[in-house]
Amino acid sequence: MAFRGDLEALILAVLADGPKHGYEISKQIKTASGKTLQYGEGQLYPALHKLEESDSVQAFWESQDNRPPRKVYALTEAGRKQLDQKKVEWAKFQESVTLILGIGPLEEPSRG
Amino acid sequence: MAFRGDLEALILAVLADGPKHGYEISKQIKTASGKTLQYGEGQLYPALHKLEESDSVQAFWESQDNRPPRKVYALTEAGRKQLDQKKVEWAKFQESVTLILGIGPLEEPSRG
DNA sequence: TGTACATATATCAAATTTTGATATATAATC
DNA sequence: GATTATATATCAAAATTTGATATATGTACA
Repeated sequence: MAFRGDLEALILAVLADGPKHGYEISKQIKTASGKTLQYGEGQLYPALHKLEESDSVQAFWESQDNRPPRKVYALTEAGRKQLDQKKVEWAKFQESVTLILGIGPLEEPSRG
Repeated sequence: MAFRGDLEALILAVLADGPKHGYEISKQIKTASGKTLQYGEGQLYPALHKLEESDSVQAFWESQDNRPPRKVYALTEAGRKQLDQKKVEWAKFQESVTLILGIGPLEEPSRG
């Protein structure tokens, strides 16, 4: 049990910077977070497929010479809206956890 | 898939304010977070038992007139240290997610 | 030559966690 | 009479996560 990020939200946020393929998305999350946030392929690819199925992202294959082909994902308009929603959720979540975890005595809801 | 808090950390934080019983802990998390953070009994009690087993909290029964007895939990010294550690984890996690989610273009880790 | 790591996507079984219901019991409220 | 609040606890079913496996090529190191 530990704090866990919303992988979908993180993917959408990374894609807001421009289209990217899965492996790159995962590297960027890992690098940008200083390895605090890391996801295995078993989590990354299903999450990507789910976002594709729900039309939050659009995917296309890109072939390369002497390297495996890449599946590049681009944010859709629906994905952009979903990202906005996720940001609101994160703000609320962050505020709540910080309140409970961060600061000393809590207000008491009619104890007795 | 959504953002998920570390219930152990939240319990320890609430107990830093003083000993409390399970039902009260859960109410306090719910109330303090404006219902953003909510945990069912199926999560709360196992988490409490696990913390008790690992000596992060100490528990004792408190009987009441005309009401079910309460199991009151108090933070131990080990629990206090664990809470400090959890706070560090939270700070890192929060920073990382905010960086990726919150702000626009990310720095690129040697893309190509 | 062998080993390991980086690039790249994908699936799957096993382990873990979460959800939601059930059980038990009393008091107050509607 | 029904629901809600107080209070702890367990359990089956559902969902998710972990870690391995599969496939394929290039580069770096000893």
